[in-house]
Amino acid sequence: MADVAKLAGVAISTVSRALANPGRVNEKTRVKIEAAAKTLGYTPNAMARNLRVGKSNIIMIILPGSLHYGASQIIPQVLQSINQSLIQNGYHLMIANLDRDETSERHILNLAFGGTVRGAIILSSELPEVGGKSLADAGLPIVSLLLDMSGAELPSVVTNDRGAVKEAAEALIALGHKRFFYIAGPGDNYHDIERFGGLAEAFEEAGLDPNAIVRSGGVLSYQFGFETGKQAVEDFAELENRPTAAIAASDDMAISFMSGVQALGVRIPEDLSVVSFDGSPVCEYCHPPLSTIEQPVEEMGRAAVATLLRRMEGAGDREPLRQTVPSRLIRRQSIGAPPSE
Amino acid sequence: MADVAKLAGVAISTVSRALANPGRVNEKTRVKIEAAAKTLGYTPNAMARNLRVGKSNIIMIILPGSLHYGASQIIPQVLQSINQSLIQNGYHLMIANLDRDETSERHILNLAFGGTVRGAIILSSELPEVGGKSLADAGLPIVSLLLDMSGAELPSVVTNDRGAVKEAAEALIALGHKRFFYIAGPGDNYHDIERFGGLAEAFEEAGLDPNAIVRSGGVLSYQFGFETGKQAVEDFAELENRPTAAIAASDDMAISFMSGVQALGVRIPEDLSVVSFDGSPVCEYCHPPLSTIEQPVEEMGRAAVATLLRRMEGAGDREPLRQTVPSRLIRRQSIGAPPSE
DNA sequence: TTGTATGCGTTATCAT
DNA sequence: ATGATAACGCATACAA
Repeated sequence: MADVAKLAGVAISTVSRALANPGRVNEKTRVKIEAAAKTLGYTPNAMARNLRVGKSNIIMIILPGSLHYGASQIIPQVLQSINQSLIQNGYHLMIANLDRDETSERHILNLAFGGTVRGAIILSSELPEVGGKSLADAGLPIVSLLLDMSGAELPSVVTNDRGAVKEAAEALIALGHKRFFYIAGPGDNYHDIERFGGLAEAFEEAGLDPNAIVRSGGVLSYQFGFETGKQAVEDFAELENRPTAAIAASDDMAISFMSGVQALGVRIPEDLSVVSFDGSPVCEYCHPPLSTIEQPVEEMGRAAVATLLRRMEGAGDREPLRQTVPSRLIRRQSIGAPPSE
Repeated sequence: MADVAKLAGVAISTVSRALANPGRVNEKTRVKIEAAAKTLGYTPNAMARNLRVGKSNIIMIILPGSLHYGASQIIPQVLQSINQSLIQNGYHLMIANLDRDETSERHILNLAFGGTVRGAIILSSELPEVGGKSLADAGLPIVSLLLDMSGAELPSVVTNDRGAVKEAAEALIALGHKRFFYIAGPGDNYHDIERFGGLAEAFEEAGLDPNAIVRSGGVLSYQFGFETGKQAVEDFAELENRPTAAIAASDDMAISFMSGVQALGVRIPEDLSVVSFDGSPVCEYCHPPLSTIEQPVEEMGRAAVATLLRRMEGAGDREPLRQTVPSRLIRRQSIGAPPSE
């Protein structure tokens, strides 16, 4: 910067203003300074600037466990959407992986308490914490995405897990289905509680017997969806009076489940209708094309960034803590009427 | 830091040493200082530190276009692997998207020239450049991943695209296949040149007529693999003397292709064998289970980080510019003998 | 509108 | 082994 100032024949502070705060400097000198900066190939040092203003322009996204599931693209799609929104606003995205071990949690806390990041978007239900120090104490704006953490005072951007599954279940019930098979994610997980809850509500409102819902899974995390689906095949095979409709908590589960039950001779949709959650693009090319509830991942990513930016500016305190962006059911050939008795 | 020093009864510089460079301080005072730091909940400011030492501990990964393809998980898997390796070595990962517009390129150059990042891993064949300033001039260690850029003096970590496809083709030729259908990615792309080259080599060495290879695709980028596969279905349907084996440059292409030709009544593998490239987990649950060439993404990610770290330390100059990690063919039911004439 | 001077929170140099 | 102090590159308060 000193070199630029010398070449332009002005003081360092004028260069600083011209580059960081144009408008507060005479147009003529600004042009002169920018020319000097260009010929010298000068780029301001971001770390010095951030140190001085006491703020970073880096946002971190905290991802639980794996970045990749079986065939689902929701994590990468969310990453893409968030990164794009951030860049448009002059911010950058850093990845933080929350593997639930002390090393990774400590790394995240260092990023927060050490001032590297300015805000965080979290996709986990638990905030990193080590040695009594929690991310919540870092004084960092945090937004929860996909999971509703509004109960913990965290602004949350979610989809209507419950309502969307309920709608799908209602559509199946309207076709005549009365016995359901539900393939679950980890039982204590927000998503699973909501999604199963949607199915249960649809049953109740239709006056159906809730005992006619057979649950499978409930053990493995979402990133092991294929395994969950394979185990569900075994559970399904043992049933006496087989359900005629299956709802899976993720596309991965449904994909391996379909493959497995078809090998058993079950026809889809003639014997069994299948619907799942996520909206993975590959569902269109499944055999048969798989009906799925598409999550508005891009929109949710944008909304999360917008909320975070507002919080970072000190605004947004009087907004509702939870924003819901609706999912929609994509009907494909995996859905049909139940077989006649 | 001043507070910690006061509480511990030592000078600021001693605190700095104790925390950043233990071993260069008396054990007893170190313990005292760490206790003080803990009670105060002190975390060193990363930006001040980086400014002072003139180095950041952030690495950026430059991704071309989309972060998500159809069903392939290679980008997220690579991200995961790289992030994990970096964290183990005390570095952090920042995402940079190269959308080939000036805004995104300028962002990347600012990250590099502004000192925000210390090194870069790039998954694109073109280095960002704007206004005559190129990433190559930033004095930043760069490693190319997946693409062989050793010709441009960039250390590269790649897989044996050519050899792996050649092996797969040889296996098909050994089964009796003589007429092939090749579904291509963008024609000027390194991957496609290599992969198609592998098929051509196998043909040549087997003494088969290279005119018996029908090419489709070659237009859309890899992220539109499903579309490429769908268009390939149309091309395939028009053929007089249909090939008995298809090789696709990506799993996405093969997945939509299989779905489409099956709708036309083509049986796999009885009428047509199919193999593709990527090793997406979902291939196992395709109909029929899809043979695919699995890329060693995790290993490549680790290797890229290791190479980058060596370059950052000024070492690695005398290493070979290209590292190759082999892919392997996973044989599944989509491969069979050709129909008898 | 521009220049001067100070400090952001560290680490490194030098002296003790 | 430790302490005092300068400097990293920038933005801003204040003066001109």
